[in-house]
Amino acid sequence: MPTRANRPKTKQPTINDVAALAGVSKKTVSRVINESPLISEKTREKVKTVIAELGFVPNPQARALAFRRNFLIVLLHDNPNAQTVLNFQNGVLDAIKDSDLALLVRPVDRDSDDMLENVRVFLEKQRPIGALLLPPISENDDLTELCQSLGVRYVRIGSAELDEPGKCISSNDREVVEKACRKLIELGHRRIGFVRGPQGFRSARERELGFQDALRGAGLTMSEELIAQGNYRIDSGTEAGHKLLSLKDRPTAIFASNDEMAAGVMQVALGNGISVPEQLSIIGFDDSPTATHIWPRLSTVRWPIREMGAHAAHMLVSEFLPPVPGISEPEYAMLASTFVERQSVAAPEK
Amino acid sequence: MPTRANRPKTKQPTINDVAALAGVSKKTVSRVINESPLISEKTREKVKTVIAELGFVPNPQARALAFRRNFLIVLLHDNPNAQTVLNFQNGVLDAIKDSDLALLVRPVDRDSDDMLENVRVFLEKQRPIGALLLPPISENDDLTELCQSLGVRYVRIGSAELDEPGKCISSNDREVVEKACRKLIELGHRRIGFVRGPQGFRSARERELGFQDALRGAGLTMSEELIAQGNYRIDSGTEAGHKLLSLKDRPTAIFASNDEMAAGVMQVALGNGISVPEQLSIIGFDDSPTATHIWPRLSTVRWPIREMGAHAAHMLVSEFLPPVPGISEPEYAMLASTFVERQSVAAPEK
DNA sequence: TCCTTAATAGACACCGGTGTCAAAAACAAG
DNA sequence: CTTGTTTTTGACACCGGTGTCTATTAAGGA
Repeated sequence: MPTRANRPKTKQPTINDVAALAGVSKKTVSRVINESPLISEKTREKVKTVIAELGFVPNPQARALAFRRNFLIVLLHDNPNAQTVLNFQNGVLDAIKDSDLALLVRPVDRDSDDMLENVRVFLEKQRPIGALLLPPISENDDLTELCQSLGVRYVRIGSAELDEPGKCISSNDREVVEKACRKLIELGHRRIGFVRGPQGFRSARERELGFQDALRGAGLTMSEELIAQGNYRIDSGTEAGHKLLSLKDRPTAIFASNDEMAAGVMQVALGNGISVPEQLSIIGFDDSPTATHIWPRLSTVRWPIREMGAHAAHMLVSEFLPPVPGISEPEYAMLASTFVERQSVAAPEK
Repeated sequence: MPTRANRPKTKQPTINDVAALAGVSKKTVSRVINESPLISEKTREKVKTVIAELGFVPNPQARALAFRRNFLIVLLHDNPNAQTVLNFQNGVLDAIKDSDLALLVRPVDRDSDDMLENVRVFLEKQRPIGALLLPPISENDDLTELCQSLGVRYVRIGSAELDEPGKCISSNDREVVEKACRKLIELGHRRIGFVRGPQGFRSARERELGFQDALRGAGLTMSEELIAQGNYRIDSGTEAGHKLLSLKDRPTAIFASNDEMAAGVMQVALGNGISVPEQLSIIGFDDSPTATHIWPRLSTVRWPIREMGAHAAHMLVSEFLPPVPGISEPEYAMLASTFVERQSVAAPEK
C-alpha cells in the first residue's frame, strides 16, 4: 500500500491531485474537506481514502483567500509577567487545538508613541478574525476602538466593563483580595501595609478595593502612611518596603499588589533582619513562579489564567471551535481566582 | 484630500482598486509593491500616491498563494522558563519587524507520545519557511529530521553541533561556568557542590563540563558525594539541597545548573538556618527573573537570549530580512554569555 | 414504462495576488 | 520618417481553494 512516505517530498499534494486520483471534481473534494452533507457516503469514503493516502493537507492560505476570511486570531500583550503571558497563550492554544485557527502572538510596547500605529499596521496586514487583549493594554480604549474600526472583534481580559457584555473576561480579584486580607485580620493583624499597583490600572484598583473592603469589614481605617505606591516592578517593591518598614510603628503585615513587589518587600525585611512571617506577614498577587522560588514561599492570589485563555478564545470565536463540555456558555465572563496559602503569613508576634 | 478615514470600513481595498484608481494594470501595482526596477519613476509615484490614499495593504494570504511560499516562521519550544521563551520571541520579532514575515509560536509537549505527529500536522498545515528550535527540544534529532523531510529549514538554539554549520546558535556556557566556578575557588572554596541538570540534555552536560574544567584547573577532584541530580525544577533543587547540606562535611558553595534549582537549594539552606552567602555561596544559571526576586539575589550566568533570537532569525531567513549592522555574518553562531555577580557569593567562613 | 422530484456531482468564475510573455511606448540611429 | 532596440506596461494564466448554478443520476409515483 502506498503511503505518504512514498511520495516525493518536494511538493505538497493539492486538492487537484486528490481530485484526479479519486476521479472526482475538486469541488467534491472540497465538500469532503468541509464535511458538507451534500455528498454520498460512498464518494466521501473514496475521497477520504485518497486524502489519507496522499497525506493531503488543505493549504490554509488558499482557504483563507477563497473564504474571504483568514483563520487567525492574535494575542496582543504587554504584560511584564512572562509566565502569565505564556499560560494564557497555552489556554488559547488548548481551545483552538482541534480547529482550523492559528494564533499569532504580538507583544506591544505600551510606552512607544506609535504603538497604536504599529498595531494598526499589524492588524491591517494580518486581518485576523479577532484579537485577545491581555492586561494592562486590555484597558486601553484606543486599542479597542482601533479593533472596532478595523472590523476585528476582540475580547479584553481582566477588565470588567459591564457595558461590554461578551467582550471581556475577568476574575473576582476584589473578592479574593478581600478574603486574603480578612485572613490577616483574623490572625490578629491590625496594622496592615498596602503596596498599590500603578495608577490607572484597573487591576490595581480592584486589588485596592478588595483591601479596603477587608479593612472596612473589620472596622479598621485605612491610614495613608501604611500605603506605598508601586509600579508592579521589584524595585518599587523594595522602595515600598523601605518606606513601610522604617515607620516607628511598623505594620505587622503587608499586602503587595503583585508578587514581584511582594518579593521586593520581603528582600527589605530580610535584609533588615525582620523575619518573615514571624515579624512580618506578606501576601502577593499573581502566583507567579517567583512566589514559590522565594523563601519563605509567598501566600498569593492565583488567577486562572490558562482557563481564561481558553474561555477568551471561545468567547472570541466560538463558531470556529469544537464545543467543550467545560466551556458551555461563552457568555459567562467571570472566572474564580483563589487564595493560595503558603509560608509567608502567620499571626503577629506578642 | 481623501484619506483612509473616508473610505468605508467594511472592506479592505485590493490591488484591483488601486489599479483602477491609478489607471494602470494590477501587474503594475504589483511591481510597485515588490519594488521591481522595471518601472518608470513617474508611474511608481502615481501608484504609490494611490496606495497611500486608499490605505492599501497587500493581502498576505494571496501573496503567499501566488508566491507559492508563505512568509511564516515558527518557534517551537518546550522550555519551562517562560521568560526565556518570551525574550527569545522578542529577539525574533526584533529581527523580522520590518520584513513581510510573521511568527507563529508553538509550545510542544515533550513528554507526549504523539509529539512528533502533532508537530508534523502543524508544519504540514502551516508550511512555514523555517522553524526555530529552543532548547531542550532543539536537541531532539527526530524533530530536525522531520523538518528536513518536510522541507522546513531550521535553526537549533543552544546545541553546538559542529557538523551542522549554519543551523545552530549556541553560547559559550562551558567557558562562563568555568569562570564562575573559578571565582568560587579563588575566594577560597574547596568543597563545592554541584546540582546537575537532567540527563541527556546538552545544556546540562555543557554546564557540568564547565564545572569540571574549573575543578581540574585548580587541581581539585570531583567527588561524587558533592553531586546531586536535578531536573531543572525547584523541587529537585530542594532535594539536592537536602542531600548536600546534610553531609557531615558540607560544601561551602554550590553551583546549580539553573536558577530554579539554585532557589531550591537556597530555600533548604535558609530553612535550616544556614546563612547565604556567609555559610554557603550559591550560583545559578539563566538569570531568570527569579534570580533577582530571591534574597539574597542570586549570582548567575546570563545568556543573551534576545540577541540569540535575532541572530537565529537572521540565520534562518536572512534573505527575507533587512540587513542589520550588528548582525553582519549569520554564520557566526556563538554568542557570549556573561557571569552576573550578585549577593549570593562570598568567601567561605573561617 | 415514463415523468417528476430530490440527491449528488461537476463546470466555471472568483478570491487577491504573481509569473510569463507579448504589446506598446520611448528612444536612438540611419 | 523609418527602423531597430530598449524600456515600460498589460493580458492572461495560475496559485489552491470555495460559491453558485446547472447537469446528471437515483428514487418515487402515475
